Amino acid sequence: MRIGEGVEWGLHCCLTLAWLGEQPVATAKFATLFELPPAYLKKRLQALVRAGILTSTPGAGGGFLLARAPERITLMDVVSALEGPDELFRCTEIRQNGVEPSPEFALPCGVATAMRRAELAWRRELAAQTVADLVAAAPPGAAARMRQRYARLVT
Amino acid sequence: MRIGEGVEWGLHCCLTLAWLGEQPVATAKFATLFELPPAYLKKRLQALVRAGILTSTPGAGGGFLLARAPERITLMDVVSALEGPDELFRCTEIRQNGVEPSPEFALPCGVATAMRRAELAWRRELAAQTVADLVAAAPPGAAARMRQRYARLVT
DNA sequence: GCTCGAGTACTCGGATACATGCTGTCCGAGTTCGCTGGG
DNA sequence: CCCAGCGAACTCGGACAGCATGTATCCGAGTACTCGAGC
Repeated sequence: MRIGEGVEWGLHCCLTLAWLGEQPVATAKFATLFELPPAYLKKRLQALVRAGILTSTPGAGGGFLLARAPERITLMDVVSALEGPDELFRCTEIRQNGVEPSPEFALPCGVATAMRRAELAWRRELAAQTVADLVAAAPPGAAARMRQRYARLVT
Repeated sequence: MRIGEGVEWGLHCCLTLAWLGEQPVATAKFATLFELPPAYLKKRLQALVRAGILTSTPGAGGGFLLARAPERITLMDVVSALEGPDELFRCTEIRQNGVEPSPEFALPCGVATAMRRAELAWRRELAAQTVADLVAAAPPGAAARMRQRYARLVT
C-alpha cells in the first residue's frame, strides 16, 4: 500500500510546467532538474500524455506541455493517470465463498462499503485540489526561481 | 497502489468474531469459512495480534478472539496493522535535488502537503468507522446465519 | 469411583520460497533545426 | 541576398530486463484435552 514515485514526479513536473509557462520542456531537462532517471521519468510522463494531461511535441526543441489550464488539472487526474483507475480496496467477495448463494448477497458487502466510503473521501479531496492550487500555495517567487533555474540549465 | 487482500480478510474475520461472541476461532475455521489459504491467513491474523487487535490462545480448542469491544476497533486500526504504519504518499523531496540548499526548503513541500491532506481525509474516515458499525450495518439475521454456518462447520 | 500421569492432537509462532508488479533501461520511428549550395 | 534541399541531432514512443514487496508455504515450540493405570 504505497503510492509509486511517479506520482510525486508527475506532480512536480506539472507544477514546473505551470511555472515555466508555454515553452515545451524535454524529459532530459526534468531529469536534470530533479536528478531522476530520464528513461523512467519519460515513461511516466508518457502516461500523463495518454491521459490527456500533457501534450508532447517531438523533434528538436520539443518536449512536454500542459494540455489544459492548471485550474483544470486536478490531483485526482494525475494520480489516476499514473496509478491506474483501480481502487485501493478491491472486494473479492470472500463472504460468498464456501456457502450456497443467498439473496443476502444481493446487498453490497458491508466491509467493501465501509472501505469505499473512506476511499471516496480520499478521491474527493484529491479532486478538489488542482495544479493551480499548488501554484498558489507555493512561496512567493518560487516560480521566478524555477524559471531562473531552468534558464541556467539551458546554458 | 493496491491494498493487500489481508485487509479484506482481517475485516471479515473481525466481523465474524464480533458475530460469534466469546468463543475462540482457529485459523483453519476461518480458512474453511472463506476458502482462503490457511497458512497465509494465519500470518495476517498474527499481525492483528501483534497490533493488539486480537488475542490468540494456543492449544486444542484455541484460536483467535477480539482483544477489545468491537466499538473500540476502528477500520484504521486494522488497516495500519496489516498494511504497516507507512503513508500512502511518501515525499522524497525531489524539489531539493540538483540545487543548492535554500531557506525556501524549510517550508513543507506543497505537493506533499496536498497529497497528505487527501490521505488525512482517508484515514479520518477509516478511524470514524468501527467493527461495531459493520455489525450494525449488516442485514438483520446475518449474525445468526454466521453462527449457524460456524456450528455446522464444527460438526 | 476418583486421582494422577503420560501421551496425543491441536494450536500458535516465526523462518523460508515463489509471483506479481513497480522500477529501470534500451533501441527504433518521426520531426525539427541548421547548414550548404544554388539562383 | 534569398531560397530550396539535405543532413544531422534531438525528441518522443514502445518493447525488454532487474529488483522489491506481497503472497504462499513449511516446520518447530507450546498448550489443552484425553485416555489409561493406579490407588
